[in-house]
Amino acid sequence: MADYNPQVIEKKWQAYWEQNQIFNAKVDKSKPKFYSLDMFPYPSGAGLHVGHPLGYIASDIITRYKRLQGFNVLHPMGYDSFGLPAEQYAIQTGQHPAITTEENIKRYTEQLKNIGFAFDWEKEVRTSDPAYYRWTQWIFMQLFNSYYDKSEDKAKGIGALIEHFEKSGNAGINAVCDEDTPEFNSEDWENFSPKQKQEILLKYRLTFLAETTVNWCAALGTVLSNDEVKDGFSERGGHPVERKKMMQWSMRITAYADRLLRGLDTVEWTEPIKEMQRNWIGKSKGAEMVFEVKGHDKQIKVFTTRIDTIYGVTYLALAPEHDFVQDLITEDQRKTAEAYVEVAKNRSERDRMTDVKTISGAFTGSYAINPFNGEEIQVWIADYVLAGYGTGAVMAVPAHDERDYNFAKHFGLEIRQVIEGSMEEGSFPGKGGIIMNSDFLSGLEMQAAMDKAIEFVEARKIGKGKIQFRMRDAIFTRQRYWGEPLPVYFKDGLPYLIEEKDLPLVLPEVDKYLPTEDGEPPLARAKDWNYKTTEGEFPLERSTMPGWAGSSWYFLRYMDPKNEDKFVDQEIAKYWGAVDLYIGGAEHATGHLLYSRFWTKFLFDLGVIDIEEPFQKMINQGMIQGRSNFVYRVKGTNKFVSLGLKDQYETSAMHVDVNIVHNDQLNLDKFKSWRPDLADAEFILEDGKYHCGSEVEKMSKSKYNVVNPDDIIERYGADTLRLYEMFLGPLEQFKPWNTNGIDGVSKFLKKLWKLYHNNAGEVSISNDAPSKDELKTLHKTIKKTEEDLENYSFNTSVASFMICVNELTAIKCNKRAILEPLAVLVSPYAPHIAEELWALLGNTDSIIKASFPEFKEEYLVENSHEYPVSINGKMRTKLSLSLSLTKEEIEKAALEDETVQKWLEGNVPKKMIVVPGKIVNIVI
RNA sequence: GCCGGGAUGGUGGAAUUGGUAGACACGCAAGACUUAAAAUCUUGUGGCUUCACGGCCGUGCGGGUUCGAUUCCCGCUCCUGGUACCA
Repeated sequence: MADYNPQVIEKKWQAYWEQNQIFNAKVDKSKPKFYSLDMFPYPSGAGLHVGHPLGYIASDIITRYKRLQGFNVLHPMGYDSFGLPAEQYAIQTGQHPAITTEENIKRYTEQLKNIGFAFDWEKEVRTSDPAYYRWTQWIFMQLFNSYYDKSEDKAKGIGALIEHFEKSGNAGINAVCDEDTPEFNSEDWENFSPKQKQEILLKYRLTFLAETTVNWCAALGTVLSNDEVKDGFSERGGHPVERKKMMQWSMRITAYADRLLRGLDTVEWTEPIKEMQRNWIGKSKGAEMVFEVKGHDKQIKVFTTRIDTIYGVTYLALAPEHDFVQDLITEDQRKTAEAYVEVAKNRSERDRMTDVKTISGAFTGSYAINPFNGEEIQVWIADYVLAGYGTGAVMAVPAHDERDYNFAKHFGLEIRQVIEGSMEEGSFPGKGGIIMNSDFLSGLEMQAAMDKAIEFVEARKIGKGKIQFRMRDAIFTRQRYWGEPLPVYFKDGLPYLIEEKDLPLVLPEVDKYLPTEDGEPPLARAKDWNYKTTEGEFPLERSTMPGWAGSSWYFLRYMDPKNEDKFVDQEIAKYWGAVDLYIGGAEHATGHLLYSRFWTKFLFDLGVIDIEEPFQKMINQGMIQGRSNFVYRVKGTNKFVSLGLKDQYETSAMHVDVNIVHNDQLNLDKFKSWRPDLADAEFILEDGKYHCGSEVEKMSKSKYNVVNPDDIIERYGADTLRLYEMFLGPLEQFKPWNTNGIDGVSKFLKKLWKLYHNNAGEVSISNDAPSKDELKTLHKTIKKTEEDLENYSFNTSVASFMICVNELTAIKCNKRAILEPLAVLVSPYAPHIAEELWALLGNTDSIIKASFPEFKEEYLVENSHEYPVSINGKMRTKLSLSLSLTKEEIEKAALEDETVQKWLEGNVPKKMIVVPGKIVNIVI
């Protein structure tokens, strides 16, 4: 073989890897393990574009490197194959989403294989496969059968709870449950009907059915979770979303709030992602206390983080949705207050969000009593108070809270300062200040005042210290077809689990994928969607699970994907443990990454796995943006003018397919055949070339800027694609895709190839001992590659390969002792060419079985250094000096230098800084 | 508003703890090879200035610390991601 021919060698090695099962991972306790995971893709109909494989290439390089270091590597790939696009397509065409999904997966797999990833395809999972989702359903059943014991701070089987109820009711049980759970004793429990018992238990189960205010998206016909809604519109499709009360399954993720928070300290993720999760969980310490209402037997419960400012409270504010609102409105206020509630309630979430500046509210006419000083304060309704957070009521302290301040100003309510400081600039939080005007709290600092105030309310049994979380329980149902059915049936309106032996509960056939006429989810269309028990037939749940169900535990299934008896074998799970490196986008920060941590902790509590955190180390790759090209049509003609000349004409810009543009130069022939109307296009060129304009936009079909990896591979080869994606810049950075530099890495591979061949194109390797220079070049590169891989700095190691090959080419090196380790060094990045060169060197086994070359410092030891000599910090000359010189000797040599003499002009330097082995700086 | 990330030649980017700013590539220019083109190779390439040696300026902007700052500190501008009345 003469020339480097990527098309031939890449196919050859891909086939070799597959046939020889090179990447098949098996438990091997004699080797250290390394579990590398990529966020698995949703197989969309559009196929892969060049942005998708970016993270996969990075993780592939790491796993190949780890293999060379002797690790036993698990590096799987699979598909998150339930999802909206396939279902929308099914609604439009009537084709079963499973068919579309299957086709898309086939295409994705083909594309991924083309890039030469070292995936263990034996381990592939698909969330929409019944063999997979039977275990998703199984985990759901475990959640249903569990409650959260706060004393032990872990989930436990519901059986233990029932036992406790039988013994002593729910007194003394420290478990997470619904707010409205009644108190009962053992006798009550005994007397409850089975139905009542179920109702009670549902208030404790980790997954439960309850009426919740949900984000309802009418266009998609389903509810969405908070992280699927952006600014009042659905993230997918951008349809309007409204708030609606519905019966939904929820996951009691809030039970894990504190552990999810604490666990963040044990994982190596980037700080921004951890911070996002912390904010999302939103832990705040404060107190809960009640205010009596004058003339009512009602008590308004508020949550506050600043009970130290209790003497500054001048009014209470209730959310418009608060249960007491109707009762507290007095006759004389009825008209205005009710009108306000009506408006406020109907304002959509979106209106409230876009219009946060407008202050609105209404006085109820009722008065509450501040238990600290017996003062009567007005009770207002205000839409700045959210029904869903805390108690839906706040004690307003206008002097020390900005929103309360603005509200008080607007309605002319009293503002009473209780912390020392200046009110000139409006309210101030005054954290750490001294309390004033506050009776027995005056003179204290914030924390001391809070402690004392909490003592006060606790002594009177009107409140207590409390920790509040912002995070809500996660809604777990979608009114869609293409998702996991819930293993639940209904008897007397109450949910029961189907039996484990009946798993998987397979998605039924339906005639249409739309909701029914009366708004029931698509599964209501299925015939016989019932569960048969000895007592009869009962209807099955018609909603399905949300997209995040399957992805919350997939990393476990990869370890043991074909296991029919368990979701994963415990011994195998123990061996692979947590994911050592997780690569994916940052967009899952508060969704997937939180939910899978939750399920992992739950499974840990269950005792079926040994890890509490699924993803030990994570890096987030930056998205690849599109880079569009433009041509400029002279108005009213079929003439196109090059970018530099377009201002001389009246033109309109037109997107042009980036695939017929190279280095921003338009391929005229391809342009003419691009569309029929362009066949007779004329051009006004610059230097015989047509230069296109460019802009960074989202990668999308309509902008003609989608680049398919297959096209790049066809033209340059997969190794070039891999190298180029890495060479583009740091992995985490967002960057537009443009092919302008790709020739550089392609040339590099050709040069690399040539090192192993003579001018006649024959393999030519010398077995002579390498020279000092050759060894230096090699070891410099080993060192740099190793460091870069440890830091995930892939772009710089590609540059160091280029330097290495340039240097070896310059000295015409063809020594085996250099070229053999070089092939290994390059192999994680460009595995195909490396395998081929490895074989040409006479090796018979895959290069993956080789060892990463050992770096030897001795080859880099220098005995002289080229000192930059600076005058006043500016480099003026260089001086090559022996490294054995002392400071004084260096100083002397520098002063003798001609250039230095010139700058000194005969004067004595004010100061001299000499850092041996680094620099010389002379201050004059 | 709040919390992150960022800004370096015509372009992508490099500079490990403060120590030669612009590595490596692309592009461009000139040259070699060729009938020609492509490919390949060689040389040059931050700006201004100078015949040249050299000099001045230069890492978003304005200050500061330091012998020395892309790097550290203070104050701003712009871009970008997250979040949004969370009591």
